[in-house]
Amino acid sequence: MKLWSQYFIPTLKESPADAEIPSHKLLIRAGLVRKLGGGLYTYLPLGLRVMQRLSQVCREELERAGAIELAMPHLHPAENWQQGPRWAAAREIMFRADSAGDGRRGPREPEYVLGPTHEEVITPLVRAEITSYRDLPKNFFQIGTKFRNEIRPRFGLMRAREFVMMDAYSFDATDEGAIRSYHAMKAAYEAFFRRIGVTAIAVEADTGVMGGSFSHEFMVPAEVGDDDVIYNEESGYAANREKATSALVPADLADAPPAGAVEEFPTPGVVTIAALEAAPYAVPADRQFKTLVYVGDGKPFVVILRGCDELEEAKLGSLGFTVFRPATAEEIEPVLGAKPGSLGAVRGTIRNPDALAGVFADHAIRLVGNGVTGANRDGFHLRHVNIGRDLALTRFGDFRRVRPGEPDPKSGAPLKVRRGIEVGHIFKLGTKYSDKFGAVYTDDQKQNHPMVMGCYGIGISRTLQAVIEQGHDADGIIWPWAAAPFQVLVCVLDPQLPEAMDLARALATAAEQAGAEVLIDDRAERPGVKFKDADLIGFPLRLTIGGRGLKEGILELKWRAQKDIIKVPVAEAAARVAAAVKEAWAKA
RNA sequence: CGGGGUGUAGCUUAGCCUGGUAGAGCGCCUGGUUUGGGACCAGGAGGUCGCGAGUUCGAAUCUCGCCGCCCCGACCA
Repeated sequence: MKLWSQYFIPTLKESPADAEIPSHKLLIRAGLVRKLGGGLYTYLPLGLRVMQRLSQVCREELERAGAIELAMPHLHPAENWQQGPRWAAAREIMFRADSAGDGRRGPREPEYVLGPTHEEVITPLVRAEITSYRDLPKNFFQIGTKFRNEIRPRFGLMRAREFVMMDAYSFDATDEGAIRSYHAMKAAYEAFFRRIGVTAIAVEADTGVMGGSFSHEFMVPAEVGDDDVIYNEESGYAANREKATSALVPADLADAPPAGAVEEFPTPGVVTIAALEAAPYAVPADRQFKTLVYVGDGKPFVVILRGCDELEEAKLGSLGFTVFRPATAEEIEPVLGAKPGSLGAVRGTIRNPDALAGVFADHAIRLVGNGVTGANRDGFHLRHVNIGRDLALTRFGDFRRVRPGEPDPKSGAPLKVRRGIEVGHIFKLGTKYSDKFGAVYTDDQKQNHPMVMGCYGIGISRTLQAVIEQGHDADGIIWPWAAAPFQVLVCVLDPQLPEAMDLARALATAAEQAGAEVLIDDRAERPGVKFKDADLIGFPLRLTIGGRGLKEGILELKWRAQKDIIKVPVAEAAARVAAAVKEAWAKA
C-alpha cells in the first residue's frame, strides 16, 4: 500500500493548452505523464504503474502462447539495416546515432540507428543460433522502447517519437507452421485486450513497409483514431481502409463493342475530371479514365482509375516497389508527352513508353465501356476509348479507395466506415528477412530451407491512452480493473483521527490480501478535493472513511463506474472489501 | 515537408488591433477561520512577455528572421 501524501501524483484542475483530445488531457491532468518535447513523455509514477500492468498482462498471454522473452539493444549498428531488405524505405523514420568524441564530423552514413523495430537484429541472431528443424518453431518477444522519427507526433502517447512496444518474431520450418504461429499470436492478442478491458477488433490490413503476405491490425474503435476501418457487422468483414475492397464490378466492359474509332477532340484549359464533366463536354466522371503517374524506385509508372474513384496510395505497395511517390509535372511530360490534365494511356499516344515501369489499371475501370481519357497532348482528350482495344495495360490490380455503401466483398451488404486506433499489428512475413539474412535450417532430409517468419507488435504506451479514450466520463478516467494504477483507493477524510487511519490500513491490508493494489489518500485536503482527484484518476473501487460515518460505525464503498454509494458497517468492512476485490478479479 | 494557428509566472490566460507602470484565476508560501464534492479572509513570493535583429524618445504590443508547440494532410504500434 502507498500513502498519497508520501507519493507523487501531480493532478491538474485545468487541461494544458496543447492537449486536444480527452485521453490526452486526462493523461496529463491525472498526473500520469508529462511532456518533455514533441512526442516525448516522462511516465510519472502512476503512468508507469499502468504501463507495467499492461506489460505484465501482455507478457503472461504471450508466454501462455509459447513465446519466449528476451531483450535486444535499442542502439543498432546501421550495418544491420543496410544489409536488410528495407533500408531505403525505413531510414527516413530512423534516428541516427553517430559515435561521439572521435573528432569526426557528420559521416555520410550513420554508424548507429535507434531501433524502430527489431527484425534486423533478431534474424541475424536466429541465423547464427538456430540451424536445425529440431529447434523450430521459436517465437521471441520483448517489451521495450522503440524510436521512430514520426513526421508528426500527435495526441500525446498516441503517436510518439519514443514509445513502448511489445514486439515478437516467430520462426517456423514450414508455411503451415507459420500460419499456426500467426493464429496463436492472434489468439494471444485477443486474450490480452480482453483481460485489460479494451475492445479491440482484428481487421485485415495492408502489410506496408514490413512486407509479407498477410496481416491483421487490432483496432480500438474511437472517433479520434488515425485509421478508417471498413466493415459490415453481419458478414464479419472488417479491413483497414488501405486494404479494403468491395464487390463493385458487376459487368465487365473491358471488351465492350467500341462505339467508334478513337477520336481526338480539343479541350482547351480542361485539366480536371470535374471540368470534363461540365458543359460543353458533359462526360460523367464514371466514364472517364483518370491517369496518374508515380515514380517507383526511380522509374515512372502509370495508374489508371475511373474518373469518379480515388487512388488508395497504400495499395500501390502490391506492385513491389521499395519506395514510390507521385511524379512531378517535370518528370511526367517527357515520358507521356503532356502535362497533368491531358494524360492517358492509349497505345501510340505515350511519347516514351519504354521509360515506364508499367501501366497498372484498377479493376473498376472494367465498368467503363467507351470512355474518355487524355490524349497525351496538352488541351486534347480522346473519346471512344475501349480498354481491351486501346489501352496499353501491364495488368489490372486493386488500387481504388473503397467508399461507404459499396457492396461488401463477402456478402454484398453495404460497407460502413468508422475510425479506430491501431493498437496492435500482426504480420505473416514469409521469408523476406530470412532470405536476406540467410536464416536457414536443415530439415530431416539434410536439405536447407529459409525459415518462415512472422512479426507482431502491440503499442503498449498507445494502448494505455486507448484505454483512457475508451473509458472516461466528464469527471475523469474510468480504469478497467486490470489496467488501473491502483485498484483500490482508501479515501480518509479525517486523516488526523488515529482510528480513521488505523481502519484505513486495516482495510488496505484486507484488499491487498485479496489481490488488489491500494493507495490511501491521507492528505490534509478538503473532502471535495479528494473526491475530485479520485474521480479524475479513476480508481475502480473507492472506500471512503469519514469522521461522521465512523461515529455511526459505517463507511462507504463506491465503484467508479457506478453511481450508487454502498454503506457498509465497519465491522463487516474488511470482509466486504476482500469479497469485492475477488469478485472484480473474477470478472476482469 | 505543405496548409492553418499559437507562444505572457508552475498551469489556464487578459493585455497586442490603437506603442508609454505586465494584470487576473488556479497552484505555491505565512497566519487565521473553515471541514462530506475543487472553501473563505488577510498578507507574500514568483515574469529575460519564445529567441534575435529592426523601427521608435520609448516595443509584450509594429516589421523581418529564427525556434518551439498545437491542428489538418502523407507515415506508423
